[in-house]
Amino acid sequence: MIDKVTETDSKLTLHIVLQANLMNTESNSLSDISAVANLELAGSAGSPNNPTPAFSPLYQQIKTLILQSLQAGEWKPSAAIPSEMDLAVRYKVSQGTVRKAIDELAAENLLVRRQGKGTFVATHAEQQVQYRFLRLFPDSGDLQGEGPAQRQIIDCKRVRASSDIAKALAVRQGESVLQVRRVLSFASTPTILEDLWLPGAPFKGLTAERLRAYHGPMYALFETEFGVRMVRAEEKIRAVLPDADQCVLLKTSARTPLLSVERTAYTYNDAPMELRRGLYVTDTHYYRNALN
Amino acid sequence: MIDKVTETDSKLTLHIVLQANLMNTESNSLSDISAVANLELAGSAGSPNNPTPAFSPLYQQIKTLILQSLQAGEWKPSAAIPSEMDLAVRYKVSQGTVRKAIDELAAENLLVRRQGKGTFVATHAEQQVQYRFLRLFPDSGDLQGEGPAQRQIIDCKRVRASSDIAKALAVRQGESVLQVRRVLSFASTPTILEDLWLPGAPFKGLTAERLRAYHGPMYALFETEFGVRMVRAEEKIRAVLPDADQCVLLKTSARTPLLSVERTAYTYNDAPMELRRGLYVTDTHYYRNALN
DNA sequence: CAGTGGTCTAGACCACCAA
DNA sequence: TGGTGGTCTAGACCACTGC
Repeated sequence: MIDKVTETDSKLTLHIVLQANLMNTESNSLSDISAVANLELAGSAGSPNNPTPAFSPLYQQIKTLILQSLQAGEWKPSAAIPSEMDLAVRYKVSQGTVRKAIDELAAENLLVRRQGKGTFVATHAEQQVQYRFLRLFPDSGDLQGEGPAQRQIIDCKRVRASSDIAKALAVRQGESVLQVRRVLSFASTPTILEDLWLPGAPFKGLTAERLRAYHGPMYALFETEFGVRMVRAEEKIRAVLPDADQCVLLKTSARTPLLSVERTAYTYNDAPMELRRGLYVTDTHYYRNALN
Repeated sequence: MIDKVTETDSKLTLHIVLQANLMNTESNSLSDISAVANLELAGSAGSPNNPTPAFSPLYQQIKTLILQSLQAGEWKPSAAIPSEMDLAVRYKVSQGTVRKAIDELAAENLLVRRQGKGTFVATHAEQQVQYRFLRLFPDSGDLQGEGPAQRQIIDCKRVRASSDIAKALAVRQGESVLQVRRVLSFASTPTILEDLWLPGAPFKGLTAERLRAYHGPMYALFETEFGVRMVRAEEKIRAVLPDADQCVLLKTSARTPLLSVERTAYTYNDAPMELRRGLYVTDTHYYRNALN
């Protein structure tokens, strides 16, 4: 009765367990199911060529299932997911197990819990801080904006991926990608110059006009218009000097050192969906980082 | 019987609850205590002049108590704290409540859980990565060290705190502070120049000789020799050009932009204990940051 | 083998929110 | 008032470690 699952899915051990739970509609004493399932899992079940069967607790499996629903778009950004009780019934586990799965997803900023209201799919729009991934702050005060940033789209064109761009975006070299250049200004002072590259397929139809027309974070546009959710990112930071073009756009001198911030942003499953090279003017702003 | 506590402590509601628990040595049915306590807490107890009684769940109170024991040195760095069961008995709560308190402390890197062994006080020594707060990595590969860093203590002297140093360390201006300058080299290439300031009182007796004699992270020395544990830090990053002295020490040109990393490190209770100004050479290394 | 942290459950009650 | 997430408990069993 579980043939279909074990045949089509690579993570068979996990799904065997869950299917076992799902099959047992009412017959057994439910409290014993998970114990049996874990034995199966740690023991002989699963692929015999794997020396470490990679024991995975139930809540991790639930987490994976929720993640799949998120990725498949079953629940849209900013919408509420089913309540813990509903999910517990659906997955045939206790509420506490669902809770632990959701706890981890909330810690990873994929879900947002709101007491009394429900659990919601995180989004880059409607966020308290305008730019979730931007770490640049003004020297005076910790307000993210001295007023909102002024955005200026310089360019948006299709180009063929160079080898490093292709590698960063996990596409083939020479494949068509989108290249965008923009400037962010604070208090009318150009402060950030960004070049960014996006894989062509998911962002088909993106133009400078649409970028200019949209008000709000660019990642919010990616979510709502293209269904691409940036989930996490990594940045590599260096100190550099600008070239001639960059000087003009940032209205700065060629001898002013700038922060080079190269960001790779990922969607679900660690799939890279954006490469962004930023130049930050750091005479009136600084890059803030918290170490724990 | 709880007068002493309510008089001397500002967070009275919290301690009333805990005292109530601690007083109840054996008499009542223990399972009802916490429920009662929470009613007291959310209801009329506590300070009447506080409009929002600041409801604090039990596990947060336990967390605070554990934190106090850590701060008081009841459990030394790298030593094991009592088991969850022992703590549950001690605080008269369930194991699950202690567990949740420890979970949060582990998430903040104050404790480290090791299955089958126990829960241990986190330390800067004996860590997998040599430097817990250092975010600089070589371009090639993700090995933190191309071999370990070579450390060179340039200077260690007492100075009077300037206004900005005093402010950062929360001491009075003109008060005596320690100033250290050192260079870190990777593969014989000077890469990091650091100036750091420490409050005089906690670090009385620190000399260049002791710094040179100690092998291992400086924060580990602070822990073992001075009982000061750095718990978290914040960094402000800019791009700058070096001055003449810095050029010499880093063997770089005055036109090479460098990363300026100003770090404030905190011990318990958000008390600042170190100000560190670093200059990073970023032609063969980069500063890495993860955004979630 | 005993002791530790890790998982899972079931049930109770609380705080918060919206209708 | 009902539904949601948040807290707390008690008890069972599992995985890991070291004697």
